[in-house]
Amino acid sequence: MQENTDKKVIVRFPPSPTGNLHIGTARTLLFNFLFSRKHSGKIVMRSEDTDKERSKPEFEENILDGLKWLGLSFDEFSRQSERAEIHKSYLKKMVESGTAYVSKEPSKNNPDVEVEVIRLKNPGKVVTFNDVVRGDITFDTTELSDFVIAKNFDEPLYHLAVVVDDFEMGVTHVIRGEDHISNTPRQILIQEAIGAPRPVYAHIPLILGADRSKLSKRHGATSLVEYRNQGYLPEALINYLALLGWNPGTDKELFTMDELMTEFSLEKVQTGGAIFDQVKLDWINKEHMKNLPKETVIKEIMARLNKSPILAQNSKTSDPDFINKISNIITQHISKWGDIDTMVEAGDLSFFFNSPSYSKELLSWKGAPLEESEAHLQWVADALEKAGEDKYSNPEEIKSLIFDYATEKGKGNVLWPLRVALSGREKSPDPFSLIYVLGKEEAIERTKAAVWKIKNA
RNA sequence: GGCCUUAUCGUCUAACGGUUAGGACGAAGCCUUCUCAAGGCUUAAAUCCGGGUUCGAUUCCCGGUAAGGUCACCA
Repeated sequence: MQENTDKKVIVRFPPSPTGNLHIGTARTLLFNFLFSRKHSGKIVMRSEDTDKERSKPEFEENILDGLKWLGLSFDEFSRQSERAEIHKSYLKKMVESGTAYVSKEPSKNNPDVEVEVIRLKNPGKVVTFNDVVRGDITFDTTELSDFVIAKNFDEPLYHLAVVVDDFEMGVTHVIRGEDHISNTPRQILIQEAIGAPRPVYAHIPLILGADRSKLSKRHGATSLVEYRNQGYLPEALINYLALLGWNPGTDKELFTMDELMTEFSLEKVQTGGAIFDQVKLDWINKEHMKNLPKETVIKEIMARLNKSPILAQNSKTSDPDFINKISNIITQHISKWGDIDTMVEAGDLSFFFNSPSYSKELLSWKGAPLEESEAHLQWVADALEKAGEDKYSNPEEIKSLIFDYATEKGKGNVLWPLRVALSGREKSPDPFSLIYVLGKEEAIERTKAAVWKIKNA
């Protein structure tokens, strides 16, 4: 169970550019990142694009973008496809030394065609390797038989390319998903064939969907970009992903990247798979949002509001002072930026930007006669008229203007119709906050409009 | 099916072989409150089953069971 700290730690980021950055891949890379940074090691990023059919430059770009967004930096970059000459030289050496051989056989894809593939000469032995998170794991490799390691000298397959590259790059720790456990004995066989040392292995548990199977598209969002588009914070995603399969051994759950880098250790990595729980992610995201500087919050809210076809025309959405006034109200109601879209679509923010429309019956508190509401609203309108501009500098001041009256007449009797007059909705922020946000003029106008509505409509 | 791995509240998890089995999310209830949210408090909720070893097993061993992974000329 050594972590091998006597020589420089080198880990790798080996994503395959055959799809957008998967949330599970991101978590594996995060563990590599944390382990490496903790031990002042090096990270080699290697785009594993040996599958010419499925690898696409746009996927590689997506992966790189995602890593950058998450803050998972690396020290070297390479593409496996550009190392074909190196793989070829190893294949040649193996064939020459007899640890591999060229085999003529019918093509798997097209049985009518005969092709040459390169197979490993399997010595057929029992292999035991130590896994940092699971202990010793033993396989009988005879059942693997002489498996194919390359289509030909110019087209190496995954296992060969990985082993050669890890060796050439001096990788000391292979930290990867549990789904690679059964690949490990093959790779050890190749290592032994080329005389490469065995790295330290750590197989981390898989991220599962709600049905406990490997997280896949049918479980919902699996690409990092989807979470990014939903408005999750990268630091929150990092925090949540770190906790999926790892824990610090304390009750602490909220972490910054710096804290994770110092506290992470492979010994605390879990053995069992963990279900991805978006509800908990939401909570962590909300917690991280609380730490955001005000300017960032304003900027994010403005961006979301301006993207909405419903509000984009409204000049208030680009007014930083106005957005500042409503930012606290909004952040209380959301756990990620994308929730703003939902609120806009549900009309939960419309009253900030446009005069409300509502039926006058809503102005009645618990069935009280509308005439009562009218009287209270008239009183408030007068009080608001009389108050100086300085009273509108914060909700508390406004509250002090109205609260005694409301207490005397019954808070619901006064505050409910007032709030409806201002928002037009059954549910909304409190009337004092609304008046503060709307400003003196608009607040009075809406209150009077409600009075007029009761009288005339 | 073969091989490999795993198993504590619904979920993420803690617990030198000795704890009233702890925390967090979520849920429920209460408080606050004109409504919603936020906030505060409280409650419910778990050691897969069966054998051993031991004075004593969540913990160690064995066997079941269940779940997952993997069995490519993909990675």
